[in-house]
Amino acid sequence: MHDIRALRENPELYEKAWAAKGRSGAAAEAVELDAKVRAIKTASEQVQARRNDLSKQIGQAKARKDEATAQALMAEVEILKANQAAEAEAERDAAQALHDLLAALPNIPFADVPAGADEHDNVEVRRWGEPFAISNPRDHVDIGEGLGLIDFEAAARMSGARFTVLKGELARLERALGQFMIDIQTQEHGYTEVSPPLLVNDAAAYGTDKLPKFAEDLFQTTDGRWLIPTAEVPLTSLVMGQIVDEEELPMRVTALTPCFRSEAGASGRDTRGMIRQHQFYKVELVSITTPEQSEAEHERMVSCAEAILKRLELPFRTMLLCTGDMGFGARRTYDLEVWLPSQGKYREISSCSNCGDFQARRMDARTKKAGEKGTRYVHSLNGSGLAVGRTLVAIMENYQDEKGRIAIPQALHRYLPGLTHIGGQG
RNA sequence: GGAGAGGUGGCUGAGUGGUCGAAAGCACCGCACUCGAAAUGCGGCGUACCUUUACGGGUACCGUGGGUUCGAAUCCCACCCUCUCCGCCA
Repeated sequence: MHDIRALRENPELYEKAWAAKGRSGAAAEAVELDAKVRAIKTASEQVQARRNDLSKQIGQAKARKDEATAQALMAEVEILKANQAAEAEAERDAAQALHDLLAALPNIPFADVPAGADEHDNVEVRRWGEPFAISNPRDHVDIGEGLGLIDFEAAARMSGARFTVLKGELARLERALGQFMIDIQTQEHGYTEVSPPLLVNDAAAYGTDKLPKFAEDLFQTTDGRWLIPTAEVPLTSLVMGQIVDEEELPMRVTALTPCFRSEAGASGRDTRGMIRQHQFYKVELVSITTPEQSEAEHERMVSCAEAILKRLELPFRTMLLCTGDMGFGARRTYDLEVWLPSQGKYREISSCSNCGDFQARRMDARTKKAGEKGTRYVHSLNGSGLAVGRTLVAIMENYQDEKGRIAIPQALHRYLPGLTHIGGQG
């Protein structure tokens, strides 16, 4: 949610950001609605003050058995009430309109985020590793099906498109990857492991800016809950409605969970293989910080995600997203892109965003210094550390050999004792 | 799913229609006392929003949302959550 005061004081800043996202005029609209809401509110509060005063007088009159005065006062209240109903409705409508407008408007990128329309304008920050020399690389579908360890047809029969069945050592590799990632994040990077609900209510989805705008991207249960599209939702919601002691910040939490996405707007994209699925595992990193800490924490978080790819010795590059490619809630986003030999290009495997106080305002998550008055909204950050399914794809493709086998990266050996290759040893 | 109990300020906890934003205690802050501290005494001490140059004034909030009433923490309805017992269940 946006700070309406900041918007009021600096509408040009908001107008610029929203115009770039095709919402030209939204800032002026919000300012106008806000003025209207406050005008009605001020007027109606004055009427209510008068009414409260009259009611008090009625009580006093009744106490001294002065029925005549009480009746006269009650008649006066009746007149006020008649006008109040319409006023109240006008105020509700205006406030609702303002809220609905603001709830559907994206966060404002930091001033130094590169302007741009789409992914072509993203800026490469750094690159790690050299793409392996693989002649005629096969993609993970061919490799997996060739080994008999991946079965998209069975998945389609029982669930439909965009689902995968993994078997045997490939299923085991996926599981090992999740363990490996979360162990690194907890044991080496100081994140606290959380096992959160995978179904959440409207408030949690709204607070993490998945609602109201992106409901169609989510799966909903018959009782009205939502399947989490990422553990960002439950992890960030840990502080929903809370006032956290400033000493406890930064708060770093992580979870390995399945993620569920309807991929409503992605028909036709990445239809082959397990790049884009309705369900996938991901290790998510979430940090809750003070306003002062968030930028440094963001850099740290990106390095925590990068560490996984380095350990797995997978070539990647780190991209600073331009304004046009950033998500709804972010002020700054870095994507990690891993090299996929079959596609001959880098593909997103992690996205790390600093949301500033955007989500905190939506979920009323604040922080307070011990012994001091007053609260401030926290900052929230989230990042993948990493997407397990896509990492599996990256390993399959980057570690394939000419015999159709997949070598196991050194870092995973302790998670897969005795297994050096999938598809035949040595 | 059934039966019952309950949700009040940072915490404990009183409050069943009017002067209650809410007693009291604890915690916290200030002052006094003290060489200092403890103890004691006095005072202060919720949040959000509107309004005002300022001082201040006002509105809302006692789980959430409705309703009754001139007036609701208090009465009514629905929902949510917690606890106890029963049932079911991995």
